[in-house]
Amino acid sequence: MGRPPLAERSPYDRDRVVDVAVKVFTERGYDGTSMADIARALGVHKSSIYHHVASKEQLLEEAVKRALNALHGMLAEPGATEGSAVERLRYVVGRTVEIMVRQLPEVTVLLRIRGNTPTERWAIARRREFDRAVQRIVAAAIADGDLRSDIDTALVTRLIFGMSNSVTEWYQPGGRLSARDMAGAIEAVIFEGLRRRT
Amino acid sequence: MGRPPLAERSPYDRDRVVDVAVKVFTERGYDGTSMADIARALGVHKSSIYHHVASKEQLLEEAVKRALNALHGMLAEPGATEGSAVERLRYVVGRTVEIMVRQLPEVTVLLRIRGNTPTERWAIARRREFDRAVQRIVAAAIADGDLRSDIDTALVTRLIFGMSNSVTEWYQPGGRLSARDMAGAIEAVIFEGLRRRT
DNA sequence: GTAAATCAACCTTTCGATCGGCTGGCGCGG
DNA sequence: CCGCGCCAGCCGATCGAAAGGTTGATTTAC
Repeated sequence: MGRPPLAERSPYDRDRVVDVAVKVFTERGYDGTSMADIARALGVHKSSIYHHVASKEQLLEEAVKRALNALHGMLAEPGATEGSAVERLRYVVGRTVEIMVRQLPEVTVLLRIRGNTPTERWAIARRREFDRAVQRIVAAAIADGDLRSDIDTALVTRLIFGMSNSVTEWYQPGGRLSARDMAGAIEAVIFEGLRRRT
Repeated sequence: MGRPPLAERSPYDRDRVVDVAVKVFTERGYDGTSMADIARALGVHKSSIYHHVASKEQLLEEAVKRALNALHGMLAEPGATEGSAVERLRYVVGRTVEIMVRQLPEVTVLLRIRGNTPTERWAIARRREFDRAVQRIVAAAIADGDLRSDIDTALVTRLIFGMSNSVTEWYQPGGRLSARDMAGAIEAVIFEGLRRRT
């Protein structure tokens, strides 16, 4: 009658609960996900989730913090702070794709939040900081004469992220494409374009 | 005591209700939007909405149909069916941006759908048809030797849409950028890339 | 015994949706 | 050109279901 021994059940800790919750968020959307959905995915009763986190919103908070920490941390790496602006930009784009692949669900959730709750608004604000930091690199690269100057800096930044962030909408972890392949392709298209060089 | 004369109230019809609902969907997300939210935006009681539509999901259906009709209709235009593959691709990209700007909220809602309801799954299926049609054009352009051949056809298509679809995430109708400016910039980056031509 | 992890039952609020009734403009018969 | 019935449009109250969350008991490991 008793439940199986603990060693076989491998009980959840907070991080593993968040792991599962984030994945469900990416499938159903945050607002479209109920605590019952998460409980089902965990194979656990709804109330058990509250032993690990205080609220549904806290699950979201943990998720976006993971993504934001990874992205902001990357901006502090030598490759993003040293060298010419174009080189830094190329590094940031490549590393962004790597981070998206490694932490796909977390970044996906981050990119989809709408600002309905305080946590979401905070995350959006921190995401804007990231965008602005990259925009400064873009501006420097244009000033250096390494990037075309006929398009607005902000627009260029948005197009770069538009392309690279789209990874979260179609990348499948088990697929043929490696993170390095994709990063290479994205860098190539962004900098060289699709037209065949003659 | 009586309500104001009808002429001053300009009563809603189904289309105008959908107009408002779609806009709220883009702000809060479909699942994050309650019928009460829509009613508030309409300045009308919640129950009054059901005089115009049968359900919340029908509001979504009307929205995505608008977007899908516009996009699929565009694929039938001469510019998308006649001429070389690269020319057709360029036309499709430019017109897609135009449609996104003209019907921003509808397309935004379409692009954010997660597949939680039958209507959403139907819309996703029709969107896939659109993607495949464009992918055929991309494949033809590569075969013609007009686009670089070192990147997978499907990946190229996704990157193109990744960049152009990102318009829905940052474009503001009142902004400085015209649809034509943006379409031009996006085409330029996609085909020529960001690197300064020497 | 104590703390971690879970369950089962229950709470309150909010959700989408329904119902019956009210009102004012319009079409139609006389 | 008058009057009256119809109906589009809306309101307020209400419904059952589902939402997020709480509580207290139970089991296992240490």
